[in-house]
Amino acid sequence: MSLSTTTADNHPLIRHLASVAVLSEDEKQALLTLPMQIVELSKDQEIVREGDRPGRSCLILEGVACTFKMTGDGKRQILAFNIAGDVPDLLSLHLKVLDCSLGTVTSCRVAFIQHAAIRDLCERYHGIASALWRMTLIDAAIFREWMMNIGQRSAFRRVAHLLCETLVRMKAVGLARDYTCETGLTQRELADATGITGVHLNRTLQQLRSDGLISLKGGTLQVLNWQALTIAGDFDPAYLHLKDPSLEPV
Amino acid sequence: MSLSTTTADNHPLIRHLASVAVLSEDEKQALLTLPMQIVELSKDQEIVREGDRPGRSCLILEGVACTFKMTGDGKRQILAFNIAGDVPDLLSLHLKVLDCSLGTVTSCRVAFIQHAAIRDLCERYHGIASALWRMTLIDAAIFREWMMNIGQRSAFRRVAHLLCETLVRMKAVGLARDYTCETGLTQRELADATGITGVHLNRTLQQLRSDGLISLKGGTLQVLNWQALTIAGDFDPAYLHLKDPSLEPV
DNA sequence: CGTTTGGTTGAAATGTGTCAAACTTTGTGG
DNA sequence: CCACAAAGTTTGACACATTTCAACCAAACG
Repeated sequence: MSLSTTTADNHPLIRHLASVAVLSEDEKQALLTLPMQIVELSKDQEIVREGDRPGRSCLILEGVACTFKMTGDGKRQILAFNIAGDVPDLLSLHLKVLDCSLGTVTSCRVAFIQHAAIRDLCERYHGIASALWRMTLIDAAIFREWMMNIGQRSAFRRVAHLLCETLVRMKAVGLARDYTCETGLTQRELADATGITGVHLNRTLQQLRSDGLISLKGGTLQVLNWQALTIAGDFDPAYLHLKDPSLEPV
Repeated sequence: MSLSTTTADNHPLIRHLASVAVLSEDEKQALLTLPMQIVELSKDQEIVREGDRPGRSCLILEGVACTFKMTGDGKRQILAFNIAGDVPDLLSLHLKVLDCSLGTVTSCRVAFIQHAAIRDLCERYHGIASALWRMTLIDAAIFREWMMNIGQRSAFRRVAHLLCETLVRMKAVGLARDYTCETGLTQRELADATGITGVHLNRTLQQLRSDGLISLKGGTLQVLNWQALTIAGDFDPAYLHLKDPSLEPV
């Protein structure tokens, strides 16, 4: 019963795919045979950069990464936080040159998978192709929700919404217990993801804390009042398209 | 030589797909055989709504539509403008319940295509499946760029960026001549797409006009100084992943 | 321990939002 | 084809959320 046994059900990718689609046992076993190069990365490392033409994709096994873009005058917009089971640059399978960058937020264990291997698997297992499709489309759905978040909601609601989403997504892959999860995010990163200033994010967090909604210290998020937080954040998890909504808190 | 002859090269969908991927003659012909129900819609009509579970997708043939979401307190974020050749809800092929709505901006001619017909075509023509994939991924790339636009750029740059994108996309499907295109967009819609207020958008447009960058009247956009506009908007068309960059103005 | 990184605070500046009215254009029925 | 209504645009004055700048503090770290 070693800690490192890789059975289908504790493999991050399988866990993630299973949370958004149905996979047969065959397909799960096939996924386990994917050849991958495992790499340990420290925090704040670039994995791929806008403009690259990678021949492989990156699966996050452990830790938190983020997808981001920089404006011409050096401001960073974080487009997504990527957690265990995510393949943030799966799109490079069809779009040769990347239009955004990917980097670690915390130290990470990642697996690089050659495009050829993914293509091969997709041809042999239609269900896997379909699940990967779904995963990509859900990523896009999350982009849309973030756009609305950033474009239309106040800083207070924006931050509340992001925290709701983070908890639900981490819970869906088994990274949250009760209402607590280790996000590893700094205030700077939360700010760049919500499109507000670091200073203002700090003040917004203080309000969330003093309203008794959350506790957040050293990257560890604890939601103290889930229902109130969802209301504050105007949060409805439908856009996450989870197969089993009971994975959500409450 | 009737106006309504539908040969492969003036069909909006084929034109769009051909602008982002390579299609064989066979594949173009196959696309022409897709059974579709053509419908004329007046402006400001809802096509599908968030929460729907459609069994078909909607191809825009003529006119402008938009994808959008509403916040809990009734504010609208426009997520994308959809022009001839777009299939904004293609995602419903894999994601049963829609997480955003689709409506017309101007009067439109649209074609509804049953999911079964699309699936069938994709199985028989791998290149079509691949082109549709690419189209969807490019839509997501545009979402990402919009996120950065809304989250990190000033109102002035945001609007300039959106106008640049609009011109390039319309040009790519043959809807712009020189530096002019019929967008049919009102100021309200530009405002909801950039996440600023209608009043402020109006003032921003005035600045763009007085700087000699654009002329915009009754939905008709004319770019007077393309290079200056791209600089103002921090615009780099790489994210549009056009097959043939020479389609861009300049 | 000193150094770095991340978090917190205050005061002042400002870009954008709000509200309300006027103006202009477009569309339409008489 | 006029006249009216509706839709869209423009203006002004003011409010306010968020940014900016700069300093300080606390925790993590080698």
